[in-house]
Amino acid sequence: MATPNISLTVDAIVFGYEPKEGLSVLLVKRKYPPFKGRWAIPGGFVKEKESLEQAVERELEEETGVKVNYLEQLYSFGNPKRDPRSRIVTIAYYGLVRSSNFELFAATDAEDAQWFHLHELPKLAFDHQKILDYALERLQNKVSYQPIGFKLLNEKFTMEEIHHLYEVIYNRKLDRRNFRKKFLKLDILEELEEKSGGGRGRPGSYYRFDEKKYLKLEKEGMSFEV
Amino acid sequence: MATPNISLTVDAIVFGYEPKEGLSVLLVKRKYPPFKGRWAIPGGFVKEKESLEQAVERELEEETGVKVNYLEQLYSFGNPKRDPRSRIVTIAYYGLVRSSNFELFAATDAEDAQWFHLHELPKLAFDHQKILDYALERLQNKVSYQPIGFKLLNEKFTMEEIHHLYEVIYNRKLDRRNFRKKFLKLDILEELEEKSGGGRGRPGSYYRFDEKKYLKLEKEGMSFEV
DNA sequence: TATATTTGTGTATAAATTACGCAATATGAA
DNA sequence: TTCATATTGCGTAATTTATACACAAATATA
Repeated sequence: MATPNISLTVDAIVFGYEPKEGLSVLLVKRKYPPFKGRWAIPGGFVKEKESLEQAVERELEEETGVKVNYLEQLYSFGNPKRDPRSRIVTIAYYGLVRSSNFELFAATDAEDAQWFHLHELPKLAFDHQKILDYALERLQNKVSYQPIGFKLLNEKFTMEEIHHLYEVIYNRKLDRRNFRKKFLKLDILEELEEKSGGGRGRPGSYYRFDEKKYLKLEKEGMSFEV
Repeated sequence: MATPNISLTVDAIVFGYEPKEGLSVLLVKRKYPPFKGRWAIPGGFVKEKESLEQAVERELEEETGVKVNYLEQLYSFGNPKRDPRSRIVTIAYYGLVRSSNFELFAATDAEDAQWFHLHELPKLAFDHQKILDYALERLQNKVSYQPIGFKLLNEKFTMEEIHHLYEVIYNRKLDRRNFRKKFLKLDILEELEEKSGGGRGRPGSYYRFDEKKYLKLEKEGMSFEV
């Protein structure tokens, strides 16, 4: 037998976050059958000379204009019947984008690519709902032992923002005071002079994730746990 | 552009365990270039109509005669230069086999497929060492929050056996008495009448993993943690 | 029968988690 | 200005979990 006729694609679940909106997911509307008109997660065929990550970033750029701030391989889906046309195996990734990059869709019509609230999703094409479920589960696990939550926030953020982010990701309440203590004890945040003015009560400090310090502590065997 | 010429393979790191030997890995000797004569992890091309898991099990059967007791997708490796011939993306799995299935190589010459002690490995072909490192890391993490360790043991096992298994996987000492208490408190082991005779000191009970009970407790929100 | 060896049980101490009280600092309305 | 309200920041008691280790029970062997 010659090499079997199997095609390889990459797909990406891209998560975005806004304090008021919660978690959102980036979707594209399909222009051609199968599933024409349905919403799907962005992705496409891998080119022969590009890496898998390059393929994901290229497809995201082409289809949505979004640049991710974090990208991680999720799982490969290879059920022979997952695409009604032919055998297509997809390597799924998930990505995170900053609030500030949230709005831009330079490359396409707003019609074709859109953010959806995580809990108000349309019916998706192919096995994309399954991939999304898998991605959310991974995100929930991963933020608990790797400091990737920051990738969904701006460079500067308040305790309230990151606390709320974790509540939204876990989908449950976390005691504000204990969360704060636990997070600060990790000793990977740099407290800034600036305070969050404008709000109702007492202003809180802005913080920045100190990646260098984190990497140093990680090497020394410290473990991030939230 | 037509569909790019990318081939898809599956590869599998297969772990075995024996109390005296510790962890072992199943390797095959390559018959053709590149890397002719080198040891490699078993694997091969995915057929058009088979699932990825079927492909892994078929290749394992063909190349080594081994049937795994547990199989889990690990990661997909797609660096464009990982194979010197052409673009080959591989979806790597890892598998676990019972001690009792450990010895059989029905399908091939003993020359072609062999178990190697984890810490006495030959130099491997392609990026297979990287895949192996990844698999070991995954195994170490996974046994701590999913009851898959049993898949490396016989149906019946003593406390000493599973304790030693965890020490070998983690590569560090664990207090025997605390390990026992923690494990029994999970309430997923069935204690059998039979005792382990023949040894030196006081005989210990045999246990069996009660999968039904585990699945029930898991549904109720219990979490396995060792 | 004595000794060595291994299993099984218990317990004291330390560390981490959880629940929650309250002062400090701001806004906005009376 | 003063008071009510909102939010941050700090602390502490109670509970749970983890760790270290003592010792009795059961067996093989010298």
